[in-house]
Amino acid sequence: MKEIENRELLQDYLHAHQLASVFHEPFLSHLSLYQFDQGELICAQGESACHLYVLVQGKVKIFTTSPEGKTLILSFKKPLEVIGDIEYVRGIPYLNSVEAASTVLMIGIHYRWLKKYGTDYAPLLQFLLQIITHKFCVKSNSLSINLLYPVEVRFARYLLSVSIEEWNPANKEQISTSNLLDAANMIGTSYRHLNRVIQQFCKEGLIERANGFLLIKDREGLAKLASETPNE
Amino acid sequence: MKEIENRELLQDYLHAHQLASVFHEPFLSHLSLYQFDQGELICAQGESACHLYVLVQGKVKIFTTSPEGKTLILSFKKPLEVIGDIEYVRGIPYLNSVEAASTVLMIGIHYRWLKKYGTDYAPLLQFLLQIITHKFCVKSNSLSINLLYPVEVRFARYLLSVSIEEWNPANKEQISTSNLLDAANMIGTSYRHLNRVIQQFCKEGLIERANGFLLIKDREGLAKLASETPNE
DNA sequence: GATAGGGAAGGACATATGTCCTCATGATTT
DNA sequence: AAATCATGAGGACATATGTCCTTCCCTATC
Repeated sequence: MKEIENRELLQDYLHAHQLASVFHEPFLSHLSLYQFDQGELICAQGESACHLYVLVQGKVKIFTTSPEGKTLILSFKKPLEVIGDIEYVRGIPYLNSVEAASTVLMIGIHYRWLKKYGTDYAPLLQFLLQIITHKFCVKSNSLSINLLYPVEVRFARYLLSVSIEEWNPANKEQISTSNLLDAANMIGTSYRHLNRVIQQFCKEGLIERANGFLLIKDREGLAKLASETPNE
Repeated sequence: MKEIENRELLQDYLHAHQLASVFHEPFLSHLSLYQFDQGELICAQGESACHLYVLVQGKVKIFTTSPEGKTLILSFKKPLEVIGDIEYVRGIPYLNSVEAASTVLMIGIHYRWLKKYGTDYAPLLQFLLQIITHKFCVKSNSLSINLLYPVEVRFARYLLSVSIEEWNPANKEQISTSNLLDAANMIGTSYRHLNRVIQQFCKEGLIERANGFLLIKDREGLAKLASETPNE
């Protein structure tokens, strides 16, 4: 992590994400812009939390580790996203670990200033409510789906969501298989089983496997598999 | 549902749960006290939401129904609990269905008044933040556990939590089996499989089955099974 | 070019879980 | 009391998923 001392850039991000009203004047001098390199740990589950981070650039991976050491990836997040919001409200250690999945820029502020200038400041509270309820909805949905549907359906959903994210003219519909372990951890299954499902999808002509990539052949078919399940 | 026209009782509940500062003067005349009978539906998933309810007495069952008609019980809640909070913040239809699991008393208020008098009222916003972050933590925990642990562990946790709730001098450690289907839906498994696990627990001397009840024989053992998993 | 090492894919087997159906038991009706 | 019914428990089998290990291919190193 390193701090980027560039007030102007920080301001740009604040405005780009309509955060100017959320972080009003008293906060401004206590905001910092931080950069994290890919793979760097931003915060670790169980550590005491003292900074609220706003993800303004890049992608982060959120995961939890069980006492036995199993890793469960909860999500990948892109801007606008907030880290440490729930921990701030409840005054608890970090619930999950967060790692930079690309080079990442975050705006950070120490809880002490949030408390001092934000406890009664409605725009900040409303912002937190919006962010947190959104997180809740996503998680709630995710819980239901994971309990109600088999890996097959969950993976179809995963493929669709990832392929849209990674979509760009160059590598359209390609998904690197180097992240398959991530994918498995994300839908709560084993790497082995995920491979089985991939095999099955290939047989059914839904996807194709080619030197390190998954290629989506039949987006419709995948969508149908995942269909019953509303997004978000 | 019927309205209980008893301002005094309503005030009592407000104070009992330290809600006096949350629902300040402008709200008061718009608060109502409602009673729901056991089994009555309080709100239905997908319906448009317009009332915030505060559960002050009794127990409710929160569940979701998948498009195929599968039911997943998300939780049983006791006071103090709020229904419709997330829906209020996000302006969305009810995420889940809520049913009275006993005779239930709720304080209700129409969103219109919350908006009118509460959008900038910090104590209300802070209250919502506390309630919603708590919900989030519970759900987050529940998601991790369900993805990381087998039914056996989940059921052990369920037994412990329910037995504490239902605990009273008369029927200590007894759990009615009439709710086994509920229990199964709660931990996201089938009734059949739950029975298998019960059988196994019996063999291991953890619990005992007796005319319509489950009897916890070895609370320690159950706790050990569920141990790695932090509560809440 | 040969070899070792690493990672990805898949085989074999065990376990967990779901579905459907049968059976027993006790309550209810006739 | 006999017949019927509802309900809970459990058997049989199929499917989903996990674990461990092997195989194969690519690459780095000598």
